[in-house]
Amino acid sequence: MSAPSRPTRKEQQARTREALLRSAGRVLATKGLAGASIAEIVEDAGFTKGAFYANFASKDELLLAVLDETFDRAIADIEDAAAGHADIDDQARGAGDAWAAQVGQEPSGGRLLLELMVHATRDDAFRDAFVARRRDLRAHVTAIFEDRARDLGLTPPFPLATAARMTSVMAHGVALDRLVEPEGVDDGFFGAMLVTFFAGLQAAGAGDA
Amino acid sequence: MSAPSRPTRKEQQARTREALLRSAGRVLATKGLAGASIAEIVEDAGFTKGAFYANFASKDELLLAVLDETFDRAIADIEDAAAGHADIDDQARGAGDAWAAQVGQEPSGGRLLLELMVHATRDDAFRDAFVARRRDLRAHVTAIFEDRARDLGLTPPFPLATAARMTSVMAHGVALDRLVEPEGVDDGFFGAMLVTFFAGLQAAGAGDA
DNA sequence: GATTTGACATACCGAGCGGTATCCGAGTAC
DNA sequence: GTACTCGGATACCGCTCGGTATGTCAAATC
Repeated sequence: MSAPSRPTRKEQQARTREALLRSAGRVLATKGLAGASIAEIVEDAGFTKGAFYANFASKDELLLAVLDETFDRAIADIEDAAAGHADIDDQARGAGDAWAAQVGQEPSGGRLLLELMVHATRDDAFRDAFVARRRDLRAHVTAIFEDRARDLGLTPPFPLATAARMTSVMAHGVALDRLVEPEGVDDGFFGAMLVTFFAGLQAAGAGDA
Repeated sequence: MSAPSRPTRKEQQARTREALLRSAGRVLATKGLAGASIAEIVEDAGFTKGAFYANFASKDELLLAVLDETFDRAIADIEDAAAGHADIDDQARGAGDAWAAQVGQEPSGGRLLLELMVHATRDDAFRDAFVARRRDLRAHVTAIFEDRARDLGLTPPFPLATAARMTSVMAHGVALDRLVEPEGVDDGFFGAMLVTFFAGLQAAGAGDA
């Protein structure tokens, strides 16, 4: 038992902060960024505004903290998905399924990411933070693609960093579409999309040059 | 000159309504749906709240009107883009360029569509209207795809309605990405993406069955 | 065990929101 | 020309928002 029966003040505050962050993710995903009031977030967590402003300087700072948490999780997921499979089609389908699973069911998944993205569209400081995090994530994906291309001896028609961005674009598009019309996007949708895209990449890479 | 020197009251009101709709599109695209106040919209149009509520019952009704205008324009654009080219690659690139042009520069383009989409995610009545409009638009695209597939003798690995949804997903993803990080998505990006995707579709359709 | 600290609760603030009630004055009908 | 209609302007309402000032009480410090 590493946890003592009586938590110190620092430990207690850390728990409060985490609870607020969890509730923030939930409420932001449900009500949207503008619709999520601090009052509702703290109520969901079982605290009051005093607790919030003891842990965050402003709503903006909360959003940055949520952003960090979200991307840390996403990068971990990407690496897990990449490690699993050997065949490129399996990998694509696996990545698609993983994304669908993450984004699919609970509101916290794709909706939160979408809200953050939309906010990045309007707030410059937040945008910078968002873009930097995304660059990291994309670098991981690009490295995976380059490994695969080397294995297969392909010469793709455009840089694989571009291909990585395309898959990211597709992922976000799927997430958005699924939120608007969940019944129109079944479980294999994104996987099939990725498989088709990679087939096109292979065809172009094997065909010319 | 069909317009008389002295417009009737009905004509005058129609102009006011159109001006409000234009301003609504601008402000919604800039500030987002929750951030766009009616006060700001009417100010942009050079009117007051009295004029607004003489033309729209509520903010919700305004949003539905903006939705209608947006999709009417989008369907017209799709048909124009499809009519232009013969070769499938040219058509893909043309569609990509057209989308990039529509969505690219002015704020009104992709940002407004994104805001409407996000709102559809949360408001059920609006979602129904949005999804219905989208179904129409997708039916147009599906019909175009089926013509092409017949010409090329392809048997695609999944229904072309699904392929149409995939391209729509890509388009929305590109629009979203471009808003977040405009410098990362150059003019040919979406075209190249579509070309690759269609190449994959052709490879899968020619390869088996 | 008295004093200090600080995490959280409570009460409150000004600003801005969507929406309404009322007024005004020009276009319309007779 | 007079009476009426009605699109738009003005003033206002109740409410919620993000944020702050202050109170409170247990943990930390000595």
